[in-house]
Amino acid sequence: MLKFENKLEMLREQLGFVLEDALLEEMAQVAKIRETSTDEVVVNVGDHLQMIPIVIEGSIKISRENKDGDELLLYYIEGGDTCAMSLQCCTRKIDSQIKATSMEPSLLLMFPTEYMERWLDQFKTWRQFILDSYHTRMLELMESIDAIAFMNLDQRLLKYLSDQAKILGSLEIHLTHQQVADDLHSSRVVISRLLKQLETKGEIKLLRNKIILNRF
DNA sequence: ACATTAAGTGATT
DNA sequence: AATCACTTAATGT
Repeated sequence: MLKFENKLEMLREQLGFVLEDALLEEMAQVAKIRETSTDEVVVNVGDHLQMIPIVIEGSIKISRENKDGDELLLYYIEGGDTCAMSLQCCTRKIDSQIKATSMEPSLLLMFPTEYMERWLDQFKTWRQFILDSYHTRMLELMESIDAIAFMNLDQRLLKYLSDQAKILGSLEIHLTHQQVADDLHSSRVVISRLLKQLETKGEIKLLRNKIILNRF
């Protein structure tokens, strides 16, 4: 299973071109490895984080969730990414506003929150990394707002399927209609009907627990 | 064979 | 586009 010899190698592979070596070495010393399985919830709304994750392998989806359990997918986090939202949670000691769910078996490195802030003063590459992270998250957030505000549900659905396929690297998507509906904050019946339309149009093929896309 | 869960359908708002 | 009520199909025990 272990593709990497050690934590330092993991970090070099994902962040070697971004962060300076002195920092990587310190990170390797304080990091804890966490392996997650498909659909495992990594962070819940309201959680108080002690550790901040950086994704080494795999992918995590970030979504909003209200008290009733209604969800809405915001964006995805992949190799070398961290969740900027979680930084606020550690420095300001506030609870998480988002939910993070593992989309596939993934490998994360967890860092104690106290280091994150210190590194901000100590390493300018870390500072840049965090600022970049905020920036890309912001862009992704805007993209998802665009989708909700300006796209019809059928277009949004197609984009969702295509994103999903790209991230998981397969045109076969192993999701139920209900799961899709949850991510898009729609209802199962509506999603089933739209998927049926897409199948009739020849864009996809439908099987139980599986959706096969013709192209990305 | 039976129970459970996923997906399809028509009607209504 | 959402919800209800119901049917049909696929799967697990």
